Amino acid sequence: MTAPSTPPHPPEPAAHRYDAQRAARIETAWQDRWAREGTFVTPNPGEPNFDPSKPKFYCLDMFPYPSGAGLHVGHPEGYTATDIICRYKRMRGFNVLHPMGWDAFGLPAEQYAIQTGVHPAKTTRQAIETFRRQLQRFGFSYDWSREFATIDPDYYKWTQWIFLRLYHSWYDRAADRARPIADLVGALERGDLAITPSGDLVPASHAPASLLGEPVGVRLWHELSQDERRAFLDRQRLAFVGEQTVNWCPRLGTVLANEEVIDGRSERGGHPVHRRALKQWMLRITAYAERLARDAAGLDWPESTRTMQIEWIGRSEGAEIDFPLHGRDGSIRVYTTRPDTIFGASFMVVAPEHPLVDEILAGPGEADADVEAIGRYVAAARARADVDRMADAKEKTGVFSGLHALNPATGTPIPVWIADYVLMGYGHGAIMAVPAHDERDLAFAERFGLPIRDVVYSRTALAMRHFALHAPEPLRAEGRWIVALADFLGLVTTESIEPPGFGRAMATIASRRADEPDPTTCHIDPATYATELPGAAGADGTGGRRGVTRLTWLDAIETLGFTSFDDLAERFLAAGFHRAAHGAFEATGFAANSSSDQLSIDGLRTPEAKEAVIAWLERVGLGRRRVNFKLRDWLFSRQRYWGEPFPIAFDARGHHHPIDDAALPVLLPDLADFRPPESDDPAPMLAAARDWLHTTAAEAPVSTLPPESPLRREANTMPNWAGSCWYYLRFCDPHNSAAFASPEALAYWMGSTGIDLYIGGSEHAVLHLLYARFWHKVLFDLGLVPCPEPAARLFHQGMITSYAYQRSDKSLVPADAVDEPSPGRFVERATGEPVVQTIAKMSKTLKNVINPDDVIAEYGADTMRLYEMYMGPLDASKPWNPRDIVGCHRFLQKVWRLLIDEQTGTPRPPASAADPAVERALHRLIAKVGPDIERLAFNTAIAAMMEFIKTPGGGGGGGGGAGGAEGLTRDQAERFVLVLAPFAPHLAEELWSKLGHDRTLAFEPWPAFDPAMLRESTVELAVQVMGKVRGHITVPADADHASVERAALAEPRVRELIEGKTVRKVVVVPGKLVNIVAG
RNA sequence: GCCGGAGUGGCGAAAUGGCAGACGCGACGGAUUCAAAAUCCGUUCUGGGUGAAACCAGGUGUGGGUUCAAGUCCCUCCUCCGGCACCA
Repeated sequence: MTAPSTPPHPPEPAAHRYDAQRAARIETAWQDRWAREGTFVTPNPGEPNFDPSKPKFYCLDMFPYPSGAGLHVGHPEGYTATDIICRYKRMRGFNVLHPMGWDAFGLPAEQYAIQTGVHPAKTTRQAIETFRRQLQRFGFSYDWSREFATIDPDYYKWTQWIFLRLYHSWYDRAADRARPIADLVGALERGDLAITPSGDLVPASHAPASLLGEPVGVRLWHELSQDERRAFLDRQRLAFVGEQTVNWCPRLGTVLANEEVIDGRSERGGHPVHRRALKQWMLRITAYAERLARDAAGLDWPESTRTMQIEWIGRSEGAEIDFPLHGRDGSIRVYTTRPDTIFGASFMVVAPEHPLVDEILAGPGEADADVEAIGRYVAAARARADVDRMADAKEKTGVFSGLHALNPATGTPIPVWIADYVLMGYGHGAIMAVPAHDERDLAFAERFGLPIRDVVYSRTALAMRHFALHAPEPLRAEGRWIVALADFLGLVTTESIEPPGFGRAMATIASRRADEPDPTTCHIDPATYATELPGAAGADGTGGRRGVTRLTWLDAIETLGFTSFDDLAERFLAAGFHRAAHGAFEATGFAANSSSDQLSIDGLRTPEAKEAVIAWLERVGLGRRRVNFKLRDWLFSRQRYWGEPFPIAFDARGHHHPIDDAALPVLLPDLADFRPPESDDPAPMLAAARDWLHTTAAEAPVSTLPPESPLRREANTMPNWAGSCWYYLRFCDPHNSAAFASPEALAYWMGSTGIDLYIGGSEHAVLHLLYARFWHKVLFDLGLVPCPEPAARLFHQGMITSYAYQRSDKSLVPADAVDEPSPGRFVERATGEPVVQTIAKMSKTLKNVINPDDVIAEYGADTMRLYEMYMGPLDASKPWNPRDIVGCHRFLQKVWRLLIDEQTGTPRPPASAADPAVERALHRLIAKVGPDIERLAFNTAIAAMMEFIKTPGGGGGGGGGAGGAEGLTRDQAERFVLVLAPFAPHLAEELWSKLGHDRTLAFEPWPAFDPAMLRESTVELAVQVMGKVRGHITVPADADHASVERAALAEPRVRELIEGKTVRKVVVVPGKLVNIVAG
């Protein structure tokens, strides 16, 4: 430090420069002040300071799971976006609800506890502290007074309470909504409803006709025993106990997700995993399948997310059909979307898990069943997880069951096979196989030599068949038939002749002389006949010589490979066209080969054929129309410690009872050891808390039972999703102890459309967002929330990636071990070997993780916020480039220098008169930034601000160290600061205060702009000749079409180019350009 | 395999069918400075052309199409990213 010999330094030229240290001082000071003054504490309706005249804006971030690793640069991306919107909306006069909390139950904390023995509550609380500290350093305008975590007993009390609402509700199909189960009991007691033997509810007034024409055992409530009543009601509940097959790993003592099981062994440790059926709580989300799919279509959500949800729900329309077993009692029920192909069902396939398979294995065995082979196949198939079964789906496997079923349409016995390409989880775990019209069935049929029959043809194929079966003798002649067929197909397609007209068309062809050219010759679009006849030449569009129909069809016929007329006829007679031509025909068309003495659908189009088959099935009682969904009920039990306990206890007979509402929450018992015990039997973790587990009706309490009744608590816990399903509701009224939120708070903040803007990652596109919608709809049905959907507008921020470096052998080099000796060339420091720069997710192993704390230390929070928003479009994934941040920091420095004297730290003297150019630029800026914020286009808003600050003091070269504050008046400076405020709130507050204001700018009105100021008196237009810019003209902004045209044509360069040409057309686009078409 | 999304300078990117590359980074040149940092100014798609300009030609993954006009709309193919995967 001491250097007496050096000459004295001149005074530090910029004692008051905006740098990281100053940014840190400004930022923490303002954060303290906002906290101290409660600037962003938002009152609820009815509370002091609440202004009911303002509209509301509820803006929510997906709350984070606070991991021990702390905040990641991905987190603040979405949070900065919502913060900008919220600050903007406050300035636009909205009451803004902008809360933050913690999704804190979950596996990582539990696994950490297993390793270290530290209680998850402790590690989770520490992680929350870290997260809160890190978030607050960004200066986000959250109302921290509303903060909570899902692990707070005061919160999960209400999670349990909502679970009990599901438990106490049923889905009323007639009303198409959930209702309290007490209503159902009432209706049953009054005798309004009765119960069919299959457990369905029907109005007692009209007992339904039997499916099989036999009398039906519809029963009334009073005819049921206590146990029957209980069993019936339990089957109706939205929360019910069901049996699910799970992956149980005895060694780890836990259930594993499919993705954690690899080749029948656990991913962690490689221990054996068994498929075990387990009784668990399920939530009946399937009851809402229709509404969840329908309502998804109307939301302002990303198209991709809506599509994913709709496909996940997977609605399909079809029929449920019973195939009676041949030679024994019983039937196999299948679901099909193509009942019209029933005549082509030449075998059946049941899943290895199908109940019938157990019967076969248990029974004496059918005459031709190889029970041993079946046993082996089934055991092998069941051991494999669904994922693995699907992985090698190409090669079909299966085994004959020894049984036959009767195809109800043809009356023919067809074999029943067992194969794992049929899944128990969808439909009824059994299919009717129609190999001519389903690729999978075809592959299976070919593998095992099963019959394949066409029952649907495209119109062209049908015409071909008509020709094969009905062509008059002369047309069949060697040498003639191909041309005749080509002409016939040409005529049918070009004239769009429907099947009833085939006879007449044939007569037309037959009446021609053999050598006569085809009079229908005309253009044919290859795509048209490609869709009509897949597999034909030209189906890919290449062979379609535009032009001659006959040639086209000759090509097509040749590709199909018929060698003679007899060959053609034979293929159709054997109903084997599709297989020979191109594999399974899965499209719609016309039914064929589909007649019996009971039913004929030949010639019907697919939709009508479906209707006819369904009508017939319903008439004879062998099937019915059915809408099916891929969506399955939600498995809601976890054999974990760190989750919400269920408010349920079981009595000695195993019947479940709800804990009294008034006694909630059921607290999570303390455990000392979080290691799951090794066990062959799946056992939930909480069973280890023996004192807690065993209780009585008085203690639990369950007031519907005698007080001394012994009870065993439900020892499973709820899944991670439970807490995140409704947190947005609690934020409306987080400290309410009488309700999960007051109706008034919900009515105000949720309104009729819910959250106004919800931002979070697209990885939650299906599960969280679908589960939350489901809970919301249940609460809506029960009258507990005012709107049918949780969020009107949803947006997914993109992922922030980072650079990673690959050696030539593709192995990865940590980012901090790489040098860039020259631009674009990267070498590994240790070896000097060149490496390739790639873009990858941030991960510890790549050592390319950016820590927000470090970035803030280097540049300040305002700079980091600005950079994250400036990187690119919010929804795009984009790489973090440390080199680019400095641009945003310099921008803030320039803003500072524009208004503050760096020598003294005091405001620079403002311009005394407004420069009209600056004023116009400011209006343009205001006009751009507002709408850009509304559409979340922060990158372009920031670019506009950067552009603006170049205006004042620019032009005239007032540059140099002096900057150019003399270019801005006080009023202009203030308006600019307000525009900047949502993006860099700390700096803006500091400037605002230095400009002489003592109150926060958070509620200052957003500056207005005058549209008249956006208009220039003259505009420069580009002049194009034939679409190429050849010059520019300057015309009055309000110049009319004719004068603009005149000016353009008078432009010397234009005159030169159109010399000797005729001006055919002049296009004038006002304010943009003129295009002269000459030739 | 299927369904999404995306391919634009050296890099991040911008562009209601209307002058491609705004804005930022980097690079290069200059000013300031004893010097540096910082700051300020200028240049920066490619090729041709010029002392410098003007100007000319080409250019938004590929090939076609629609249009007075295409990064943008339509079709083909290629590549990358994300999701789903025998759903009867």
